[in-house]
Amino acid sequence: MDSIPVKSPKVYEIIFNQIKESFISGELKPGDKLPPERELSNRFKVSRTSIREALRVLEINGVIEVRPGDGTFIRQSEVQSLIEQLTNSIIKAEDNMVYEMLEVRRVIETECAFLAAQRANSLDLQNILKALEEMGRSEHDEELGLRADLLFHNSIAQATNNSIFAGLVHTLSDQMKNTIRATRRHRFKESGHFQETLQEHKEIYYSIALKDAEKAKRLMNAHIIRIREQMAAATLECIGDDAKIASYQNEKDHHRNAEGDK
Amino acid sequence: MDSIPVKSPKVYEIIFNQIKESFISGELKPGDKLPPERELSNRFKVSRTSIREALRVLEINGVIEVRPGDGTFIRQSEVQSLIEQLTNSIIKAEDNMVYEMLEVRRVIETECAFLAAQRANSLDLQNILKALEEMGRSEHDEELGLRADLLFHNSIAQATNNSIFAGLVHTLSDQMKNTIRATRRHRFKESGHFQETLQEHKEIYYSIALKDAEKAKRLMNAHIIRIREQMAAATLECIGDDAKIASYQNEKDHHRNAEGDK
DNA sequence: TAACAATATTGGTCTAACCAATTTAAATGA
DNA sequence: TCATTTAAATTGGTTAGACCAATATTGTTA
Repeated sequence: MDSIPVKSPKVYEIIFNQIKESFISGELKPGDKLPPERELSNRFKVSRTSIREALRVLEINGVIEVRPGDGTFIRQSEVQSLIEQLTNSIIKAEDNMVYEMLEVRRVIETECAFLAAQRANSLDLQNILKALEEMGRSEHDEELGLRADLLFHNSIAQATNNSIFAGLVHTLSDQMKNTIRATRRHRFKESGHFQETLQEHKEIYYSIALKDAEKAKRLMNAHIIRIREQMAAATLECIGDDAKIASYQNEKDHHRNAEGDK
Repeated sequence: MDSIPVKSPKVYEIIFNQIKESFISGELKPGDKLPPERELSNRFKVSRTSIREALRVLEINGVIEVRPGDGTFIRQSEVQSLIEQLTNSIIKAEDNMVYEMLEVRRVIETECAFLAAQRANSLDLQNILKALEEMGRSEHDEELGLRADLLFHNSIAQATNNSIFAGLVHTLSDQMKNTIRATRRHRFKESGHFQETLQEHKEIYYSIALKDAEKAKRLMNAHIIRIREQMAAATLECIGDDAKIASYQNEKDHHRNAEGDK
């Protein structure tokens, strides 16, 4: 049987976090001199090697400055930015990719909706409708709902009669499967949101079926923007750390601009 | 007297660079297994300690992944593998899909221009300008002109600071290289068209530099539509067969709609 | 007091072990 | 013969102790 894939934290990670804590708690301020490596080694009861590896992480991220023969010092700079460095260092920046993917999805799928409204034949419409029906039956089946959701978007892409769009949407949505699942789960915890989302999809379908390309485009755009907001909300709920929230806010600022689709 | 503050590079920094070099030179590819620490230690004639500190830097930068008891591996970034998958979606579309590809390009690059106008930093702008300058020097060098053209579009995609867009544009433009070459050749046969095209690119650059996102978007959209028209014209000239002309007309009808980007 | 020299402190590097996780190869049994 | 189990080899993780080089501190001297 597969055991739990809990990877034992390395010593340097532990030390890194310890030092991080003393910084966030205000015990260490910019300009302060850290204890010598040998003393840290004694204090934490680990080898100097491990201490040094932890310091290396801090150094690379610009949190500390090492002066040979003198000592190790907390860098003089904004406390806020240092906290950001600390939070971003171990937590890899891969989170960012989800936002990038959504940005790409928004552009592509918005156009897909536009083209689908112009080009969809009856079979295409039938496929979209089928996905919609399945979605309607999925209120109490998470996996079915996810499948139907993906199918809905893929059917629209298929309806553009542009196989490249279809391929791109398929790859992107498949790649985001886990994110979408998490977001849906979070959103559907509140009753009513399921019907609300279903209605959103229905309206996209109607505008495509009625060949109102502009409307389909607008609705799809709004739909994906909403997904991003839900995703952000879901992310927020999972973290209580102020620093992380601050860092997320920056993320949001950075990505907010793309919404203008006048 | 104060001597020059040249801080002697630390060993781990040197090793870090060495490994980075062999990665950039293609000697090390994603997924490759690095030699064991002890062997690296021998090969570079430094202690294992220093090797480990260098590996630590690579690790927190997300370049490598260490698996205890197994080895150290070049990490395949999620973004990279996603782009590879997306590339597959595009490559699968064979030669005769130039119109479909152009349709995708129009959507993506239009958005790239929009985002680039909002996010480009001075280095990004510098890169775009460099491509533009090269383009200006390429009136009598077909291949140089083609390279500069591709570079121009890729630089803009890079300026979005969205690596997925960058990857997509790179793949798309690379895939269409031959088509673009043929189109340029056809168009530049008539004198004046070279300067005209150059001017077109310049205006896109200006609007990005001036952060006029809406204008950049509009110009890029028009630019790619024009490329399609030129492509169609070039195709027409190469065929005398009425049937093919008729079939092209159908193509055109089929694809004309997407132009509305109001 | 100012300049210099000796000393102590501190980070940088090295060697040589041993531990723990993992893979690989050999041995074993059905 | 094939699958399973076991033992050995490989590899990263960690420790201890030593020495070097750069810097700071202290003490001495002119």
